[in-house]
Amino acid sequence: MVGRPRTLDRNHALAIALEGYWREGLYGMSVNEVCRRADISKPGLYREFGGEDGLLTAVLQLYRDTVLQKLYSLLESPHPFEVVLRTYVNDLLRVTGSPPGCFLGELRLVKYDDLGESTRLLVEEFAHELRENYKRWLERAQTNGEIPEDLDPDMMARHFDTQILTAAIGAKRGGDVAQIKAEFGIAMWRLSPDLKL
Amino acid sequence: MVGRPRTLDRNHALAIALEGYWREGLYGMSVNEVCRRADISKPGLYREFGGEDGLLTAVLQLYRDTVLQKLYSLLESPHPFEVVLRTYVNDLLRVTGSPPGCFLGELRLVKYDDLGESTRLLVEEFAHELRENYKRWLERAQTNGEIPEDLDPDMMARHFDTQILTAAIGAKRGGDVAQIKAEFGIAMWRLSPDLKL
DNA sequence: AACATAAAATACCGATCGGTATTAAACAAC
DNA sequence: GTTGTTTAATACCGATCGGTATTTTATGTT
Repeated sequence: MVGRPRTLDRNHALAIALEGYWREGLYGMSVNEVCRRADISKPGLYREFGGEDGLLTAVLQLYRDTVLQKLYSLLESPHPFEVVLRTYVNDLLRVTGSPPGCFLGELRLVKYDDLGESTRLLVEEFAHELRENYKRWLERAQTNGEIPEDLDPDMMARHFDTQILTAAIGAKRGGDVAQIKAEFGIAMWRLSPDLKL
Repeated sequence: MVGRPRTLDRNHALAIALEGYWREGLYGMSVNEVCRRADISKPGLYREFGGEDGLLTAVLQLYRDTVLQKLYSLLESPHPFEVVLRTYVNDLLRVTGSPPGCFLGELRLVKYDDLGESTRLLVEEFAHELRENYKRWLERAQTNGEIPEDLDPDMMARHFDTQILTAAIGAKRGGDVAQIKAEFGIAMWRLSPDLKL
C-alpha cells in the first residue's frame, strides 16, 4: 500500500536548518523559522525529525560529517605542525562561504537545560571526539619535536580546544581577523613561540 | 500635592534583577521573572525603569559600581604583578556568594540585536573601561620589569581581557577550577612564564 | 468508481514574551 | 467628605514559542 507521495526534501531541510542554527545561534532560530525558510510545514518537520531535539541531532550529525570531518583529516595530514595549525586557524576565521564561528562550539556554550537530551549527549560526544583529535595531533607533534615535550597531551588538547573556541567566538562577533590571530598567537606561545599565522 | 505612597523598593528590585540576570543569563531571565522574584508588578517595573532596556542599564550600572569597582581598586593596588593576578583570578573563580562568571562578559557575548540600544552602549563603555584598567595595570608591570617590555600594552590588555572572559565562562559552566587555572596559566605564558596560581 | 493509506497543510493548543490600558487604593489639600 | 494626585495591581494586548489535532490531497489497490 502506498499513500500520498512525499515531497519533503530531508537533506534540503537539514542544510537550511544547519545554516540557520549555525549563523543565528540556538536562541536566534526556531522550528517555526526553519519551516518558513525550508518551505515545509511544521507537522512535516515533526514527522521527519520528531521535534527540535531530533532536528538538532540530525543537524549536528550533518555538521560533523561535513565540516568536522574535513578538520579531522587536516589534523591527520603529514604536514608540519605549524602548517597544519596555520591552515586550521585560517579555515576557522575565513568569512566566505559557510557561517563564521563553530557550530559545535556554540552549542557547547548554551545553558544545560536549553538543549534536548539527545542533542546534549551528541554535543558531549562530538566535543570529546574533537579533543581526542587535537590530542593525537599534538602527541605526534611532540614525538616529532615540533612542540615542547614536557606538557601533558590532554592538557594541551584542552588548551588548544579552548583557544580555538575563543577565536571562533571572536570571528563570529565580527572581530578583526588580524587581531584575533595575534591574540591566538600569544595564547599559543607556550606551545609554539615562533608561530607565524 | 501628594499621591499614594510608593512601596516599590528600587534598590531591592535592582539587586534581585542583577542576581537573576547574572546567574541565569539574558536568555534565562525576563522582566516577568524579575517581577515575580522581586514581588513587584509589571507596570511598577515599567514606571521605574522604562522597560527591559532601562532595567538592564540600571542593573549594569549596579554591577559596575559594586563588583567592577572592587576589581579596579585591586588593579591599582601597589602589590606585585603576580599577587594581583593571583587574587584577581581567584576572586573570579570563587564560587561562594555572588553568581559565577562575569555579568559584563556575558552581555558582551549576546547577539547584537538582543540588547536594547542603551544597554548596548553601556556594555561597550564598560568593556572599554575594563580594558583600559587592564592596560594601565600592565603598563605599570612593564615599567616595574615584572612582565616583558616588548609587547604592546593594548595588545596585552585585549589578550588578558579575552583570557579572563574565557576563564569566567568556564567557571560559569561549572568547569573544574584547577583545570581552568592551569589553562589560564598556559595562555598567560607569554606574559608570566613562572606564574603560580 | 470506491477504498485504504500515507503525507500534506491548515488551524489550533497552552505558555511565555515585552509592553500597556484600565481600574483600584492610599495619601494631602480643601 | 469630597476632590485631585500619584502609585499599585489586575487584566489585557499581539507576537512567538514548541508541539499537535484535524482535515485535505494524492497516490496505489481492489
